[in-house]
Amino acid sequence: MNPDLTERQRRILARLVGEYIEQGEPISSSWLAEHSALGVSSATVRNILARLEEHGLVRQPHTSAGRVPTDSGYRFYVDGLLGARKRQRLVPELEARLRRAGTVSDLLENASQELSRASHHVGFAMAPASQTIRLQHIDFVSLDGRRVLVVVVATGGQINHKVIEPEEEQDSAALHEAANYINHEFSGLTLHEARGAILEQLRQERVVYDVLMARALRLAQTGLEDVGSEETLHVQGASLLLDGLLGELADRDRTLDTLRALVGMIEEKHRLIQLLTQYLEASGLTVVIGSEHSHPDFHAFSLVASTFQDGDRTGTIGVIGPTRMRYQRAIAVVDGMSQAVTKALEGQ
Amino acid sequence: MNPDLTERQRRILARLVGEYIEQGEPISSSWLAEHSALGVSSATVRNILARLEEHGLVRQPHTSAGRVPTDSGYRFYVDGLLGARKRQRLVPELEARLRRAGTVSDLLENASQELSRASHHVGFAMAPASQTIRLQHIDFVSLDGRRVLVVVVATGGQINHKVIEPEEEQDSAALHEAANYINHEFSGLTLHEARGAILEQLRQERVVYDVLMARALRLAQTGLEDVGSEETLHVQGASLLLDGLLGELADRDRTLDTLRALVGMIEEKHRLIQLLTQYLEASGLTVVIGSEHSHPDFHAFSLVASTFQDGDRTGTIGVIGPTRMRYQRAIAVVDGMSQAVTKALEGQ
DNA sequence: ATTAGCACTCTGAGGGTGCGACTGCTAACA
DNA sequence: TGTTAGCAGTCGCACCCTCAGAGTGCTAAT
Repeated sequence: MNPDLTERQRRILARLVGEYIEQGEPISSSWLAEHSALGVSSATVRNILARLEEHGLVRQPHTSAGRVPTDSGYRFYVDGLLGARKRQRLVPELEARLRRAGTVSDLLENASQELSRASHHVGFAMAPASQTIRLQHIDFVSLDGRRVLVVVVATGGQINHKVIEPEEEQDSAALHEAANYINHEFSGLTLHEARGAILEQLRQERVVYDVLMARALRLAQTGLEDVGSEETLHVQGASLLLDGLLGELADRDRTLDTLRALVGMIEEKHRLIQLLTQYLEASGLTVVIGSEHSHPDFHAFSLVASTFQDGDRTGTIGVIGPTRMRYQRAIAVVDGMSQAVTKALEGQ
Repeated sequence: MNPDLTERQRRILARLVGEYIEQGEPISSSWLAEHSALGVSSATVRNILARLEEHGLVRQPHTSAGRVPTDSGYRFYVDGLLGARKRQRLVPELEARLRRAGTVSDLLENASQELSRASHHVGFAMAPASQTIRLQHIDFVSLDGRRVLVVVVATGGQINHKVIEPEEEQDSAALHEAANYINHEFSGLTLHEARGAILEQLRQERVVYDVLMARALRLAQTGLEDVGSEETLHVQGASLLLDGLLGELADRDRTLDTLRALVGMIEEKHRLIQLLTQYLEASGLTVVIGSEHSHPDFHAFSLVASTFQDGDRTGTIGVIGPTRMRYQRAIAVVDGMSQAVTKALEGQ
């Protein structure tokens, strides 16, 4: 990306972005001349900055101000960071801490919490739906009236439950038997396979003669509908979003709107899930900066995400913060955490 | 409360508070003189306002501004509203809608959603811990290694699950038998009673000879620890809190801090639960206004809450918004909803 | 007790000024 | 040809002043 920059231009840009991220104020040519270790005067730096501005990498908030990175400028900076990523030393420690979690859900909750804490931004962790999640155990519990509670336990300690209302009334013993039958016949299959197999059996003629079996199959069919199709998303640190406001209170109208949109997204997780799913395909670490987002509500924010593996399932973890984010730190944290999560899941 | 006000003073105050809630701007003496239907001049109103100010019911943001209610002023207004509460007509409709929910958890989720939508503030619904929640069904599922997933179904479709790691390894069949035994012996008891009974049995001598039973009891003991002690809280509409900001952007330093505190609370629900539990004792509808809150973070917000009954359990629903809130509407919504929730739960 | 009238206070918008921060450009220089 | 010192120019911002408008408190008359 942007290979048509001289070495000197690169160095000035990197220094500018790095410093702006720290200070949050426009960087002047004289400051860069003093601190860039290039031994050139501010006038020279001004020339360089003019070129960078032509390339759309930096801009001036107003005529007599220093330069500020554009989203493209951040992109350049981040690409530089991604190229020279460091060894992660804290992975084993993180992994050990994550390993204490009982279910996958607990583990991801911890991970998102840790991401938020370490990055000072919003941390999230998503265990995506998977065709390959397996049915481990099913249970039917009679509630009052005809209503039946279905509890589905899937691999990784993932639990779903829902209430169904079958045609006929079911007593406890019958439900128990039905669960036994289903567990015996279908556990170990993926949810997808199990649904298929159940439909298949229902179509066979034997069902007509075996009332018990028919009942079990129908319960299971209703009970397994939809289960496992929703991703689960853990989000932590939403209150930290407000800190971004303090800094950027200048153009508050736009910021406040996007902020509200973001808080809304965090509340209604399914919208956020939809958005994150886009980036799942990109393997490894992904950084999406401001206007690179397809959704306008995200133009004021950046996303640092990475995938993790749980057997053949792929999930996503990451961090959401303002475009003026400490990318270096965020990338290190997300990278380390994704490795730690993958390893912790291997052990389970 | 404040019975030492003349009728005229009351009417002026009520008009002032009502109008300020609508407009959000200080109310002048001349406006009140024109709209209070008392047939007095603005000078007279000014005298009255001076008295009200002595009582601490209204205040002036600055010398040449109109009056604004203080928290005490809101209190007076709200007490008036509470005295003359209206019949609720929409209860049956709400009730019917709530009844469609499967579990109690779903129902409360719907209720909090509806509260937020109708009041335009943050809506919440809390099913508190209870000594009287009953064990309906327990299940042990073997995960990899020694780890065992315990699923506890309690009355009202409330589900808890946790992973435990017993001393000895357990195979599937043994777990199954253990669950059967526990279900047979202890289901129907409250969680509290069940825990007691299990401890009692463990102390008896028979246990020494009956390995199966001992195992079952130990699993259940570990599995039931803590279960049902946490309240569950549903919160909806956090993004609406930001709207309060737009209006009160003036004293943004304080507001922003409290806002952050509030968003944090909504994220870390246990802190909010702690706070709400205080108000549980107050039977019926409770309104807590700004500085009446014991926690300073809440001084900028008001709470309208009411309890509902689920058999002998008591839960709380309500609304959180700025002190300048449409109390009339909020009270009606919360009142109606609490009745609807109680009725919907009776039907289950 | 009420009210008209008036002096007073305070806010907030509008406008002018000067300072400081940077830049872009130019001309001299290596 | 690239670099730099110097300088003029631009802009934001803090500051000051002013003035109209809004609303009050007080007083004297009814």
